[in-house]
Amino acid sequence: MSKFDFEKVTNHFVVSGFYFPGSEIYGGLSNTWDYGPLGSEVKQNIRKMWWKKFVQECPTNVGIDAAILMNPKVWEATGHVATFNDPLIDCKNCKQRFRADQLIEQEYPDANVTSMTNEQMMNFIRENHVKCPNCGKENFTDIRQFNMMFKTHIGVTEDSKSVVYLRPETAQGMFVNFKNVLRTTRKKLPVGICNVGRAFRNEITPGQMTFRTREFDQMEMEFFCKPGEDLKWFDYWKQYCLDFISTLGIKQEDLRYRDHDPEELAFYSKATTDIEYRFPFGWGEVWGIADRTDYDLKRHMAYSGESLEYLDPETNERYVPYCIEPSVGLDRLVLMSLCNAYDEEKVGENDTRIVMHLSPAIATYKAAVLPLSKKLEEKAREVENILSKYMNVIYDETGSIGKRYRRQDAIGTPYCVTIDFNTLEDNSVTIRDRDTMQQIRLPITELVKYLSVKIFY
RNA sequence: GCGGGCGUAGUUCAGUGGUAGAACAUUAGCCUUCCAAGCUAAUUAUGCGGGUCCGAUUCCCGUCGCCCGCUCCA
Repeated sequence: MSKFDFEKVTNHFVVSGFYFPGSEIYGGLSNTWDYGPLGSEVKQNIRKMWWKKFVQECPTNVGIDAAILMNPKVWEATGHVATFNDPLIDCKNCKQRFRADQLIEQEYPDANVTSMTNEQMMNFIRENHVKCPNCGKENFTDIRQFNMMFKTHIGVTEDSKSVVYLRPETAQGMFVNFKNVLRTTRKKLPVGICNVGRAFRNEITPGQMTFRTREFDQMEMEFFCKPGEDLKWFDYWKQYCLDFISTLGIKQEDLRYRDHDPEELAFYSKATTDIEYRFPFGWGEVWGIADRTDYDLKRHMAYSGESLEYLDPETNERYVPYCIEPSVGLDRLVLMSLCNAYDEEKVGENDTRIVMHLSPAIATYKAAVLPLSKKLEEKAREVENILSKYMNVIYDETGSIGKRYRRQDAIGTPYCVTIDFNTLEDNSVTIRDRDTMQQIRLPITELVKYLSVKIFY
């Protein structure tokens, strides 16, 4: 377990402005969070880094930006309409909740529950006197359908013909555009399609701050390759993802792979490995790497009637590609990075400073510009203007210099640039390092170059 | 959704059936010239809605939110 408890750490994030509780002035809305001025920058930085690593630096890959709303048939093809849809039933006696289909299957493995409607399941439970596995009573509520997909309506009237879903994953935007991407980019396999965007799931139990929320940003790649080469690529991307997490500055001992057991695998997947991070509340999945085989493309072929086969130009073979999917929650990467960075250090005898050891690449502000005296404002603003063209910086002139260093430490600013009276003479400034608290002297003309190297990713 | 706990300044905590206090933080001024100094001011709170009462932040009910556990989890 982490040395800091989750509540304490997240409280710091909220107090300092990384996150705000959603809709707070109206009493809030359960499990919704807004990113504040500090957090939104961290999130953008990580998003950009991901895009650079998975699109810019991978010649096989391209990016798209797919719509949230899709033709509802997409979700029939993928199985989401059928399986993202749980029939829930409660025992009135002991208050335990079950999935009605599982309740029946446990006692009657031969019952064909998948073809039953809710009404038929309810009748089955009554006629066969299915008992509560917990307390043994036969006192159930009616079945209530719990759909994990958010629904909305297209058009001004709430007419059932216009029902659409908010996508529960971004992946399908890439599968349905497989042909378009190949045609317009003239790429050959293997090819990866990348997308960052919002997904929505009506989770029964959200919680742990932004670890599980009902809307979240996914960064996904669907990597299409020749069947038979899938396991090779699966291993390749597993390592690639872990390497990416390392560039965020995450401690190795707080990371691990977890392979899904065969019985745990989702029906579309041949193999799945999670990368887990040790959050203050325990290990939690941040990245899922799945071998989705040809499941998605084949389903879309069957439901859309379009061929999504690939014609190998060298061998003239025709086949449906296999797909490796590394899927990561951006919000989880942010939360992980912030938790990983949080530290409290003893200074002197009875003093502690809160330090966010954010790597310079993801830190909100790359540098703080601090005039030693308010009389130095003009010169300090000059320095701020120079730097702000290249990076996000913050200006602060209130309080003692020590207090200002501490403020920056607490929000993870890696460098403080201090303007003193000598600066007026020789155009040099002091750069103070957050982690080492060491200081060096540098001419203003070399400042941008010096910091740019530090924040490069 | 169930069970348990909790809601007082930005934060941490006092307190009272009758004008809500402190510390830290924040802002301004003086002082200060490189690691939370000092002085003087200022800003800011009883989650929301009912009920009882002459009067409720305090008692009661509801609601909303948060935390822990259960259930669930592509």
